[in-house]
Formats: sequence, C-alpha cells, structure tokens
Amino acid sequence: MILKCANVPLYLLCLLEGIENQRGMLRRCLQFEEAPPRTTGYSDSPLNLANTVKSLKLSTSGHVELKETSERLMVNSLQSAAPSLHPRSSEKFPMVSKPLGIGLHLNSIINVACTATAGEKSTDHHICVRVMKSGTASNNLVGNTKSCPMKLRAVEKDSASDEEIISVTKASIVPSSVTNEFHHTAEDHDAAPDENGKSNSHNADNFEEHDQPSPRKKRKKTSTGGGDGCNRCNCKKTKCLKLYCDCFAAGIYCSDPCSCQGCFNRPEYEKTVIETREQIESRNPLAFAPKIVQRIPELPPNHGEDGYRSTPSSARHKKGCNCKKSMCLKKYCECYQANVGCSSGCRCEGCKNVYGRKEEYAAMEHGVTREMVGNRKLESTFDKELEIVGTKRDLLCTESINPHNLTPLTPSFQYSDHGKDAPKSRFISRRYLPSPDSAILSSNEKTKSPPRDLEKSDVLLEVSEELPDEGSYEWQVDYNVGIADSSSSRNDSVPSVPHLTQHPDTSVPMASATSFRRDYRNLSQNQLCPGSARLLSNSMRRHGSPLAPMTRLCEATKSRQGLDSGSVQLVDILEDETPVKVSSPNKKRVSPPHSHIFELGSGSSGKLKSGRKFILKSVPSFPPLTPCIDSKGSTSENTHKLQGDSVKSQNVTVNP
DNA sequence: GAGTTTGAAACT
DNA sequence: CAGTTTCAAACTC
Repeated sequence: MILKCANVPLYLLCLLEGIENQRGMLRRCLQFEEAPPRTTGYSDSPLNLANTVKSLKLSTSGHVELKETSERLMVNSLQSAAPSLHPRSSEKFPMVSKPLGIGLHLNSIINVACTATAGEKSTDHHICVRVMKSGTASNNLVGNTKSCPMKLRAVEKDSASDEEIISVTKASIVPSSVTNEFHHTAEDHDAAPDENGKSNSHNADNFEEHDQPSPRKKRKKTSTGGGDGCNRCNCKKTKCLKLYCDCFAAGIYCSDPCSCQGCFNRPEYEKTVIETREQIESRNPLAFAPKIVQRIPELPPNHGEDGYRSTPSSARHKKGCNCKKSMCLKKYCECYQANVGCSSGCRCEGCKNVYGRKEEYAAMEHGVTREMVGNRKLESTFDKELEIVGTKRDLLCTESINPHNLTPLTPSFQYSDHGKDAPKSRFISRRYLPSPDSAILSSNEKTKSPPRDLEKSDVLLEVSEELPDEGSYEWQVDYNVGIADSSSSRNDSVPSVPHLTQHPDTSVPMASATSFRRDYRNLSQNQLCPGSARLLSNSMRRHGSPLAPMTRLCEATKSRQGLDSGSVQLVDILEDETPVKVSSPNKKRVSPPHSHIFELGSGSSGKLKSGRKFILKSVPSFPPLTPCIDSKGSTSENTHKLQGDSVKSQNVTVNP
C-alpha cells in the first residue's frame, strides 16, 4: 500500500468527535470503545488471519501498515485473493470497478485508522474490514447515512484501492488468499444462511449463544448517543443480514455493542454476509450506496454567498424520504436524520424539515436551473476549455494510468490550473462530478454558516454528505477529488488520499478500465473542484474500487488543487443524477431520477455538456460477482445466479 | 423497560 | 409498479 496518511490521526480524531454528534447519518460509528475480547473463535478459523492483523497503522511515511495489536482487522477480499480474477480488472468491464457502493465493511479500515490514531490508546478494538469482492465495500460505508464518519473515511482508503488494501492484508496479514480462506471459514462455521438468512439458523443459534449480547452489550442503541456515538443494531429477526440492520447496511460487522440476536453479520460468516450483500445488490445495485448526496445548491459560484447556501446543507438524501406523519422533523425521516434538507425527490407530506423543506428545495432548484440556463453560454465556453484541458489531462491520465508511463504530476501542473481553471472547474465539476467529495467541499462553506444543529458537525455534515456515492464512475472521479484535496487546508487531518497516490502499480486493476477512467479523470481533474481535504476522504471512501485510486488521486490532486483554490463547491452531479433505485447502474446514469444535474446546467440531457460521455460508459453496472466467491466451492445457486445477474447488467451497460 | 409509532426495506 | 407486510429504530410513557 502506498497510502500516505500522515494526517490521518488528526483526521480520525476529528471524525470521532464529530461522530458523536451525528447520529443520524453517522450513527453507525465504529466502535472504538473497548470491546471485550471475543470469545468467538475468530482465532479458530482462517479468519483468524485477520486476527493476526490487529491494527492498521498509518505511518507518516505514507505506508499503511497492519500492525499487530489487539485489534482485529478482518479483511476479506475475494479480490485480494485473485486480483487477476477481479471483475474490475477485466477489460470488458473496466468501469465496473466497484461501481456500486457495494459495501465493504469499511469498518475495519475506519477502525483501523481510528485505532492507529486513538487506537494507540486502547488496544482492544475489533476491526472488521470486509473487502467485498468487487470492491463493493467502500461505498457502503460511505453510502450509508448511518454509518459513522470514521467508517466512511476509513472506507475511502480502502475503497481507494481495494487491491491495495488487500495487498496489505495479504502481506501483513494473510499470506495467501485471504478471500478464500475467509470464505472457507464462513462455510466451515456455518451453512451460510440462505438468501433469507434462514438456512443457517442453527448456526445462528449457535452463534447467538456465544454471540449473544452480553449484558453489557445490551444497552440500547438509542441510549448511545453520547459515549462513543456509535450505536449498534438491535436486530432480532433479520440476523443482521438485511438493510434493516444498520451495521449491515453500513458495511460493517456487528460487534459487541450490538444487541442483535442470531447475528450473521460477523466475520465468521463472511461468506454469508457477502452473498447476502450480493443478493441485495443484485436487486438494487445502489442498496449500499450512500444515501446522502451533495446537491445543486452550490451550483453557481456566485451563489456561494447568498441564498442557496443558506440551506444548512446542500446535501440531500438521494432517494428522498417518504414521511407522512413525522413532518420530517424526527429521526424517522432519513433526511432529517442525516441532517439534510428534503428535496424534490422526497415524497414526504407536510414537510417541515428544519434543514430544508422540500418545497424550498424545489424552488431553489428551479431558480438554479434558470440561472444555469442564463449562464449556459458561459458554460459552453467552459466546456470547450474543459475539453481542451481534458485533453491534456488525458495525456496525463493515460500516463498515470499506465504504470509504466506514469508521470507524476508536477506541482506546477497542479497549480497551473488553479487560478484559471478554478472557477470553471467548479462550475463544470458540478455537472459532472457528483462525488460526495463535493459534498464535503460544500461543507466547508457550510462552516461559515453552519446550520443550527449542525454546527458541531462540520465534520459530521461532511461525513454525511460524503456518504453519498453511487455511480461507479463516481467513485473514480471521487478519487481524484479526494486526492486533490489532501492539500486542502481544511482537513489536513484527513488522511488525504493524495498520499495514496503515486502508485501507479496500484492502478493495475484499473488498467483495463484505462480509457474509461481516463475520461473520468479528465472530468475529475478538470471539473472537480475539490476544495478541501475532505474530498479526499470522501473520494477515498467511495472509491472502494480497486482502481488505482492513487494514480488518479495524484492527478486529481494536482488538477484539483488548482481548481479547488477558489471554490469550495463541487456538486455531485452524477450522484444527484443517480437514481436511488436503479435496476442497473447504467440505467441510472442514463436517466437520472431527478435529473438535477442536467437540469441545472448543462442541459445536455444525456451527456454532459463538457462532452464527455462518461456517464454511460462508467456505468457498467454491477461488478460482476467475482468468481472468487464461488471459487470457494461453496458456491451456491444464489451465487451463480447473482453472478449471472451481474454479468447481464454489465453487458447491458455501456451506452455508446 | 415496555409499548407505540414511524417509515424504510422487503415481499407479493 | 403498487400495495402490503415486516422490521427495527425512534419515540413515548
């Protein structure tokens, strides 16, 4: 791994602080509290490998080390085992790299990070990181509003390069294929619960026995608020294998603090978890994608000072809420819980969301759109420029992508864009880049006038916002963004991805996707306006994709920095566009639910004005289920089915 | 702590 | 795709 995370510790700390406050989105914080050592035999199984890895240490040198401490890092990655097999690596589906927020359990990473930071204090953390086969992971954490910021952050790293992480894992933790072993373990332990998670009931029962929440676990989630701010689930019937389970939804394993019963969301049941996850994703690729997305409001640079920003947060719930009785004033409302306003996508009734009412949003959106139209002319100019820039960038990108050719961006280059492009990029970025990062950026601005409740949480908000990521390509873009930000002043603490950078090698998996990525890069580089370090984090998280985040990051960072300089606002266009529920990711891109983005500025419906048609390409819907999973031999019908589905989706994908 | 309410997720 | 059921969190008492 080549992650440089000199700042990580601070970052993590910040996150931790923020976490407490933000329950809604972040509620799912990793547990940093000391967990009693598990009796459950992690050690017994292959999983134990993970056990060996106790902590992840982020060294200033930029290397991530797994250090053996008391913590457990569970890294399960099908991919890791056989990178070559990794779907994403396949040329056919270059973009596939983790398009969806397929969640990994980022916990681990996050935890790790935490551990590294604060962790040094306490040793007994459980860190469970799941690296989903397809790079699912990163999204999840990110995506889930409930997941804690820390997680997310951590995730990013992982996501940034699943491969990397994995490799790390392997190196330090598991010499051989981690994935297989893990799966193996899972099987050994139990018959994986069937789709419904019922099959393993007996196992579950067993599991319950030892996993049953200890008395101290028993605390209610709700009560948590204070302490570490990490509430855990209390599932009784779903075995923590459905989205009802916040832990599962967040891509993290349940842990001691959870009061769940018959929980299968444990490292021991890795396989089951993965399979279940895949099933869910097969139904809804975005199931684990971040729910909160940065939105329009920031659009026009000029608006920064006035009105639009007034909204507590430009972030919005991607899917929107459906509140009938709570008037979006209670945590029943996902929007409210995430500290974001309701949007046009919400179907709520009597919305009184203090963070922004649906009507307000609609009005604002409308206004923005108009304004955008007015500026369209200007945009076109930008677009042209963009393309030009993009060309340059492409070159760079290409190089970067290609390990051999990789050329580190020069600082000069980075900055070059700065002054000039910044405005543009900003503008453009919105349209094209949906990254959660943008959300982060916005958060910065938010800082200026934090929403009432939110005050505390710049970080929190950021986190929540960051969460959103969905589109496959988004991830990639995000990477870039994230990178750029590293330099950003705001969160130096954030483990800036940028550090991650430079490893062309890491990009290996990406290679296939090169062209595709390239496009993104262009976008990202040109368009992204990462202003803050946060972006990095975001990008990191999101991009769980195996793609070599680093490379991009570097590039992005470079370009980004320049761009960022002025503007804080990046809007996740893509994200916004991304429909919450999409049968196939591709579809999503093509026809965004709300089409905010397009509406907003570009007006180019299907394609971005900039002319980059990334969207379509990117979307190679699901990451094909990795054979790896099956490879275990445990392959279940489901698995096959899933794989088949994934394949289909992929095929369907790309639009010319 | 038990019971109720709520809305998302899952199911049909 | 819409309607219904299930679920677990949020909330109330």
